[in-house]
Amino acid sequence: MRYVAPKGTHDILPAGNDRKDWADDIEKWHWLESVFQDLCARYGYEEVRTPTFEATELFKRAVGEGTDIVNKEMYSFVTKGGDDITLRPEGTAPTLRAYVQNRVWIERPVAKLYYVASIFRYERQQKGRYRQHHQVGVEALGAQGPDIDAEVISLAMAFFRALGIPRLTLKLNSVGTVESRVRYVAALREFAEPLLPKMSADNQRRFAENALRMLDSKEERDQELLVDAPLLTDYLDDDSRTHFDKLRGYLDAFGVSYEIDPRLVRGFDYYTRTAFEIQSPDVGSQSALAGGGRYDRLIEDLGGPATPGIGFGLGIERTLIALQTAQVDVPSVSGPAAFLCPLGASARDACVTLLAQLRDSGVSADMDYTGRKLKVMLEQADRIRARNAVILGDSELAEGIAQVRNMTTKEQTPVPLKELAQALLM
RNA sequence: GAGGUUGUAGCUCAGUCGGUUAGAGCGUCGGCUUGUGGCGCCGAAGGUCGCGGGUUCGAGACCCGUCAUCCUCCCCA
Repeated sequence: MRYVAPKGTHDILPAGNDRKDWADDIEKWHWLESVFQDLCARYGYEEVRTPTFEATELFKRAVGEGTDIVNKEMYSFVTKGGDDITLRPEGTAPTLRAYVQNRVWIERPVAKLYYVASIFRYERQQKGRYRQHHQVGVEALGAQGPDIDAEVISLAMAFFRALGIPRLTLKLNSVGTVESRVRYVAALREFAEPLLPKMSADNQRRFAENALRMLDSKEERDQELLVDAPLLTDYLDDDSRTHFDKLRGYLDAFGVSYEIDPRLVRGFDYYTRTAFEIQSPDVGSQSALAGGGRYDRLIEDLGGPATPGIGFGLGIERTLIALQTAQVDVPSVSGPAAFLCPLGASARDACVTLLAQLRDSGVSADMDYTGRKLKVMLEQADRIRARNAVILGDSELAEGIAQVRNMTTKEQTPVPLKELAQALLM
């Protein structure tokens, strides 16, 4: 094959019976996105669309210089004009940049925004992890109470529920304020330093780069060594603790179940207080379907007024894989109201005009352009899930009628051409 | 970025010890006499065996490289 989609990217195509990858059917994407859009409307979130690329500096500043995303996963390039540009590796920073630039807070003291966007990360791909993937996400800006945290989290859970995804775990943690986290990291490092020689190479690296990540090492020995490590929870400031407790109270009241995970650490530097992740066992080794948290300093860091915020990003590909694994039925899309089946050249001419008239009248319609036999045209009508086949031959033409065949009931009735649009709209 | 797996028709796969012209099912197309679908029967098309090199009288098979894929890490959605 001469040209193939670049590594870690994939095509999404019209639905087909033998599509190699279930998740690459456009029908499934339309369905998932419409469920998300409806839900956002119900919760009062409005869509934003931002550029696919931004100034590299924006992501360095927002995501953090110490993170893997910034250090090794960004698609960055210098333009002909000399600008340093990066394809967005996450959805929050561009949304907040747009919020600050356009002074959205003036008309919306609490701005509740959502997006659907492609995300780019230069990584070794595997199932559920791609170099270009897609996320839906929301950001609620300008509200600092735990009630909005509960709303954002329950929106994500409601989305998965609406899709019918089973076996989900909501992991919840509070990472406190920036100040309390600094105190905690110092304590953690103090605890871990003497144990360092016994720890894995990965954890020795983490100790230097991002000590928090030592906590979720997959090495059993690392975990044993850290059993008695200080807990982030014990270093929370009073306000953060109250915030967390109230959030838990709201989730309990909503009937949203969750697990407290004091070791949940997420990959961006900007999180404060609430951090959460929604996990599924059905996507291979990629368990996170969605992740998010609160970022009370970020808008200020990006040059805006001191404004609290919380949001999440949710992976579309991973969600589709989880749907496939769980064998969830995706509602099938209905085809056109009519598929015209002309028999003979003069009928074909008549159908071309008829088709245009039907469409002008608001009837979704298509026709056979191949001049094949009726049997084959009916098979085609069936394949595209047309609700009716409209059969037009010389005898019908002479009488000014068409045979309208209901593809489900197989009932066939003659209808005058003038009344056809009317009949098909019902 | 590290280690490993697998690449044969549009899809899922078979292909023996290295041996003639590479197969099946599904799908597609055509037919089973005039203009009636989902089933059935008959038939056809469709393959640079991922790509490049090597070994050999002979390679889909063995070796090397490369690309893609999936898996385990790293990390993340």
